[in-house]
Amino acid sequence: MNDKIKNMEDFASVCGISRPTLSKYFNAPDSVRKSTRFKIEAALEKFDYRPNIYAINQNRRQTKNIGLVVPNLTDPFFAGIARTIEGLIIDAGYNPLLLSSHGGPQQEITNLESLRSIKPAGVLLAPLGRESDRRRVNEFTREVPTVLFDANLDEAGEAFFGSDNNQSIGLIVEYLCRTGEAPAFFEMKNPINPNAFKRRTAYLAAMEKLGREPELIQVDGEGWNFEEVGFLEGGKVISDGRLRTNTLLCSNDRLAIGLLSAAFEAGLRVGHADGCDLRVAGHDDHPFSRYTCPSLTTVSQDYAAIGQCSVDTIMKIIDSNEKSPEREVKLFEGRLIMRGSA
Amino acid sequence: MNDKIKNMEDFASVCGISRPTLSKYFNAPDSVRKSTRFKIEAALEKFDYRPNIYAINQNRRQTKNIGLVVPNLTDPFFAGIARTIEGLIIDAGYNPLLLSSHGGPQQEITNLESLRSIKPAGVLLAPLGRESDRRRVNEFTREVPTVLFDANLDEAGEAFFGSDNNQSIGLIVEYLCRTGEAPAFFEMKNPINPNAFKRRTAYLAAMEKLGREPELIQVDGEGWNFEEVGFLEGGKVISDGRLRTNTLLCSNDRLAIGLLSAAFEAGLRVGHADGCDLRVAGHDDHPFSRYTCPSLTTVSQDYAAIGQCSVDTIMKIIDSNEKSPEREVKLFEGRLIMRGSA
DNA sequence: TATAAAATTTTACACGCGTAAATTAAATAT
DNA sequence: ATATTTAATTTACGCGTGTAAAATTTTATA
Repeated sequence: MNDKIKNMEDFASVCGISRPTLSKYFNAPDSVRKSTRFKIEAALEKFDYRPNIYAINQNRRQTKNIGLVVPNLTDPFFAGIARTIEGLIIDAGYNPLLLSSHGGPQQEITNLESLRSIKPAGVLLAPLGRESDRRRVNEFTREVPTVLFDANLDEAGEAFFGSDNNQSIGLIVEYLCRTGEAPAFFEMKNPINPNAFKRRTAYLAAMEKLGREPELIQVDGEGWNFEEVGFLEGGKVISDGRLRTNTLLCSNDRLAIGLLSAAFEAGLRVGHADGCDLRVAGHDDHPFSRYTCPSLTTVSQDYAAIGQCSVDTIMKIIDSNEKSPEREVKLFEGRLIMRGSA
Repeated sequence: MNDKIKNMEDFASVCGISRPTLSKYFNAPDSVRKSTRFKIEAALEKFDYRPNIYAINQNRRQTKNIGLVVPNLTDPFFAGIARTIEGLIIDAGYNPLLLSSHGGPQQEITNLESLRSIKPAGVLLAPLGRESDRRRVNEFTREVPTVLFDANLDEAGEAFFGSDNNQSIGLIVEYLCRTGEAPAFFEMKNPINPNAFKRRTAYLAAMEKLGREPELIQVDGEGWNFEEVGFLEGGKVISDGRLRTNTLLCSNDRLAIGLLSAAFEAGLRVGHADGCDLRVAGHDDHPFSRYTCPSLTTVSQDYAAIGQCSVDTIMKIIDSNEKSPEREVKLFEGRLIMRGSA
C-alpha cells in the first residue's frame, strides 16, 4: 500500500480508474461521473499524488499561468495591488506569476522574456511608462494576450484600465480651492509615469475651470526614489521662499511623504488648522499616508475595480481565444480621502 | 529560412549540429567545442529559439528553480530583502520564484505546497514565526533543501541566518541610556515574530547590564498591521499618562511609525532636542524611517550579509547534494542609525 | 425493458527534451 | 605521421502528461 506513487499511471491503478479519466478529472473535476469523482478523491486522501506540472504544461495547448508584472514591488502601493490581483487570478482558477520590474526598463523586458518562456495564457502588465521599451513591449503583446493597467502605453495590449486622473485631480483641486488657498502642483520635471503627465494636465484644467492661476513646481530628480526627491527638492522649495501659495498638491503620495518630512525639518506646521503654515495633499492613498505627520489628505484609486476589470478582461480574451477587434479603455473614479494635512 | 523553429530538433538542423550536442550547450555553454559554440550562437542570432522550459524541467534530475518565501511582501522591508536575494539567486545561475505568505500561516503552507510541485532545487524561507504551521513546515524541509532566514523556527531547515537581536538591541539601549532617560520597551503582547521575543529578552538583559529598571509596555493587537497597532495602542499609552520615562524603544520600526503618528496627534514633540516630550526609537531601519517626522532613530539589519550567506549556503547544499550533518546558525550584527527621533 | 445518451476505458500517439552507450571525427601530444 | 585524448554524433530510450478515436460500459430516457 505504501508504494510511492510517482505518476498518474501508478495513481490510476490504486484508484481502479483509467489514466485518461484521471487526466480529465484533474483538468475539470466536474467533467467525470460523480461516483468516479468520489473514488478519485478518496484515493487522493490516502495517497499523496499531484500531477507533474511540467508534464502538464508541456502538453496543454494553453498553460494556466497568468503573468503579473508591476513596475516596483518595493512600493507598498504596488505590492498591495499585486496582492489583490493575485487573489482574483487564483479565484479564476489560474496561477499568478508575480514579477517586479524594479523601476528598470531592462528588467521589464527581462520579465516579459521570462514570461514568454513560461507560455502564459495571458499577462497583466503595469508598465513603467516613459522608460518602457515601447518596441519590445509591443512585440510581446502581439504574441501574448496582454492587458495593461495602472499606466497606459500607446496602443499596446488588448485593453487598458486605470484611474481617471482628470476626475480625481479635479476632485482634490476643487476641495483645496474651496477650503483654502488654491494649490500649486508639486511634481518631478521629467516624470517616469504617464499618469504624472495626465495629472499635470488635469491640474491645469481644473484650475482654469475654477478661474484660478495655476502654479507648477517642477523639481529635478530621476528614478523611483520619490520620497527622497520630495524631501530634497521640497526642502529647497520651502527654504527658497518662492512659494506663492500655502497649499501644495503633490503628483503622488510618495512625493508628499518626502515633502512632509522636509517641511517638518524646516519647522513648518502642516495642516488645515489655524496657525498652520502649509497644506499638503497627495494622490493615490498610499498605505503609509494614514500615518504621516500629519496624516495625508489624498485621493484614493479604485484598485478593487481596476483589478477586477483587468482580470475579467484577460479571462474573456483567453476564453474567447481571439484578440478583440478594438482596444478597450476604461477609467475609474477616485475618492477624496480627507485627513489632517490639507 | 523563415520556417518556424519549434523545437531543439528543428534548431539542430538549421545549426548543422546534433540535438544532443545542443542540449549540452544549453546546459553549459562551455562544455562544447569553441567552434561549435560559435556556430550555435550565430544561429541563435538569426533564429529565435529557446528551449521549452517545461520539457527541460521534466527531464532534469534537478530544476534550476529556487523558491523564495517571505512573510509579507506588502512590507517594504521584506520587499527590499526579497529584491536583494532575487538578484543573488540569479547571479548564481538559478531562477528565483518569489512568494509572499501575506501574513497568514495557511498561505505559507500553500506557498510551500505550490513550490513542491515546482520541484525546486532549494528554498529560502523567511517564516511567519509563531503562527507558522510547524509540523507542515518541518515536513516540507525534510523533502526540499531549505534555508531559513530572518526568523528562526525550531530546528527546521538546514540552516538559519538572521540578525543578532541581542547585539542590536544592546546597541540602541546603550545609546538611549547614555544620551537620556532609560527606554521603556514598546511591543505587542503576543508578537507573531520570534525576533520580537528575542528583542524583549535582549532589552531586559541590556537594561539589567546597565543597572536600569526595565519597563515593558505590552499592548493588544493582532496581525501584521503594525502601524495601526502602534497608532491605536500607542495613542492610549500616551494619553493614559502611565509612562514612567520619556523614551520608548519599539520592537520594530513599523510600530514606531504608528507611535510617532499617535504622538503627533497628541501634540507631543518627539526628538532628542531641548523641549521635546518624547524620544522614540525603532528597530530594522525600515525604508520609510528616514522620512518620518521626526526621522526615526533605529538599528539597521545587515541584510546584504544575511542574503548572501543564505544564498551561498543553499547553493552549497544543492551542489554537494547532501544534507549537512548539523544545522548551521549565524547571526549578523546590526548598526546604529542615529536620526532625529531619539 | 429497450433504447439513446453520456461517461468511461482502451489503445495509441504526441509533446520536447535529458541522457546514456556506442561510434565516429577532430584536436592534441608524442 | 601516428597514437592518444577529447569532443561530437548517432541511436535509442525515457520522462509524465495531454488528447484523439474507437470500443465499451454505465446511466438516463422513453
